[in-house]
Amino acid sequence: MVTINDVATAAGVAPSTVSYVISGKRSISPKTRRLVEESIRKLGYHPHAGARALASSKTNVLALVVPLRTDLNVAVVMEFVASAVTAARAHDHDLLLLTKDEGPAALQRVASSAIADALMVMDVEAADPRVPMLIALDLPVVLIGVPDHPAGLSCVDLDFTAAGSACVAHLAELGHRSVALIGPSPAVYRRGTSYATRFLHGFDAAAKSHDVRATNRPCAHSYEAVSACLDDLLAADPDLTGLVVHNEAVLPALLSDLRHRGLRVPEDISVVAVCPDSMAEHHPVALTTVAIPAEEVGAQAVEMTMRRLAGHTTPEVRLLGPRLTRRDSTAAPRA
Amino acid sequence: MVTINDVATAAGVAPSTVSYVISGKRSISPKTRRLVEESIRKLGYHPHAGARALASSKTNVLALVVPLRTDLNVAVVMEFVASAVTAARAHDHDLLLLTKDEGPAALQRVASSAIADALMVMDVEAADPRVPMLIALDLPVVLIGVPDHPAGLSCVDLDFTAAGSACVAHLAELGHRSVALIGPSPAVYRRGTSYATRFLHGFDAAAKSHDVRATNRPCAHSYEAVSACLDDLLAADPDLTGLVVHNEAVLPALLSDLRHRGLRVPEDISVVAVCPDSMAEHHPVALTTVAIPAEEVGAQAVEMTMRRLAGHTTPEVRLLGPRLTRRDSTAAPRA
DNA sequence: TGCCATCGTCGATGCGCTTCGACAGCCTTC
DNA sequence: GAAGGCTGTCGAAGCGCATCGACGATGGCA
Repeated sequence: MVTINDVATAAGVAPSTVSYVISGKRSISPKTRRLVEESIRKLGYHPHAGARALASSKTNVLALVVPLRTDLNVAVVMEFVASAVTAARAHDHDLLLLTKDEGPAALQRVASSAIADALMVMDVEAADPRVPMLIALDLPVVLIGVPDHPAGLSCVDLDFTAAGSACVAHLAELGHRSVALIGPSPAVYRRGTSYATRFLHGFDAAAKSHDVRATNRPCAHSYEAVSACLDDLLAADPDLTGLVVHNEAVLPALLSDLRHRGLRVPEDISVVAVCPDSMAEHHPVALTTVAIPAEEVGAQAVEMTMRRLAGHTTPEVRLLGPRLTRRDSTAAPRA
Repeated sequence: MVTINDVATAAGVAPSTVSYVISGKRSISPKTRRLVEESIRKLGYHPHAGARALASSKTNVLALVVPLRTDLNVAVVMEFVASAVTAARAHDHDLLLLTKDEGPAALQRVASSAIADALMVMDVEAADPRVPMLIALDLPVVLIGVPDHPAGLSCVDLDFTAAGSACVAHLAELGHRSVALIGPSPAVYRRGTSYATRFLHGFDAAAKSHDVRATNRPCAHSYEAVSACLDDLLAADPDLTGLVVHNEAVLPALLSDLRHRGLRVPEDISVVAVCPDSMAEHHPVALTTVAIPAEEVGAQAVEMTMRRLAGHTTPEVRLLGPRLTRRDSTAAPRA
């Protein structure tokens, strides 16, 4: 292993000088800098992460807690993780992966072992048991999602309330008078996942203000569940012409079931989906969507984390405005 | 921060004794052990990871290199990651996530900074440029996938050759005389991803030995591509009755396109898919599959890594036997 | 020419832990 | 009853780095 001493010797300077060249925390003459940098390159020197962590109390590692259940959107999680790790690397940090399954204890462990400099937590529930503990930790924490009482924690998420409203507004403006929301599986609601509730609020509020009939129903992602869900919704209102789908997993089943029923999209029924843009085109009819900006959320989460690490101590809550992209699955209802 | 000294003082012993209690590397009297363990619990002591890494040259971190492209199977990657992190935690290790995008340099960095104790690399290509570098590293490395020249690296993967054969064998046994393989997108072949080629070999070999007509075609996962692909295959052989799909992403499009053409599954055409079991039921007709055992591969990869870390130096190549589960998408062809 | 401020570099120290050799007490064994 | 072997514990050294105070050299200014 090549150490800072080797570099120092090779460059004919003191180890501390090498350290200062690397960190830039003291001014160095151009000549010395060049000398040192050359030795570093020639020897292939990489500072020992453990030693560095010990001496500086910084690990340059961000911990990310992800949900690993498969009943929620795997593609979104992946997209988020991908963007987070890329953003972290851009800031010279690495990403440590933790699972939600390990519970609050894992967060304690990571914090008190000084394994990571900060925590990013996905899939936050309205009354998440991890929140009190996270507040007690003296690490920077950024939540992806917004709990009921963030109390001092930074949060970033899509503005699901606005997203719910945007979907209804779009349909209302096309002339629809009756719309239904197909939501996440009942388990998601039961868990108190806050985005589901927030979306529903926005949906209901916009329905009221646009004077549109609105119903909603959670839906698991099996073919039977989807079919039963459509039965219910159409029975409740045979004049239903607009569907808002806040559950990417049911889309294939939903579209195929609609066709079975002889309902064409968008001629007979319009569909707005909440899902990643990348998913919109992978259907027989390109879907009008409100995008889930997983990539942007990931990047923002990392950016907020870096700000906290840089000393910016005031917590912020960032809600990203929804972006509705009109494609081929929505149209004016037939008179 | 609570250190080993605090624990030692509280327990009335030397710091080294505390260390030995934790590591179990020397015998400790029951009395002392109890004393120390109580102090640890009372103080909430967690060893400082950096200090530990510095002193022992062990980080208890495994690095996992994942592909973050979305043109390949996101669900499989996630499942693999989930199982790897879980298995790693079971061995008291954490998982650091790296992306393939960072290239070989990232591997160098992780190795020479002593950030992780071992590397696990997914999505290995037949002539992967990272392989020579990985061999040069003196870290334990486990590849998920098998390159042409593993030369001293451990590998684990589904036996795709056997999987390809199994699919054909199943169809042949049902009485099909003409089958086609719908493969991964052309980009995957272009990249030289070895599992695609191996699967094809198995497919062809079994077709020959079962005396079955066989064609194959790569296919991107857009609706147009799928449609064009079916056009080609059916034009080439109108008597085609069996489809092997080695590309989960096209399944929804494929099934819906078949229905459009008036081809019923399995009455008119049988379909065997290679995909995770969890995906088999999420289609209008439950799919006969050869499972991609992402979870088992992940667990095995971690286990192999731990063996290397424990001193087992001989590299091994483990190919997991394919498991075909018959569901509703395959049947005997109509006479 | 002499003094002081500034810049660039150096040594020393300590971060928290593991590990090695040392050693005190005890039990055997002839 | 003395010699030797264990067992359990301790103290010290050092892992590789960041950081702080010190200090020599250089330049500016009077």
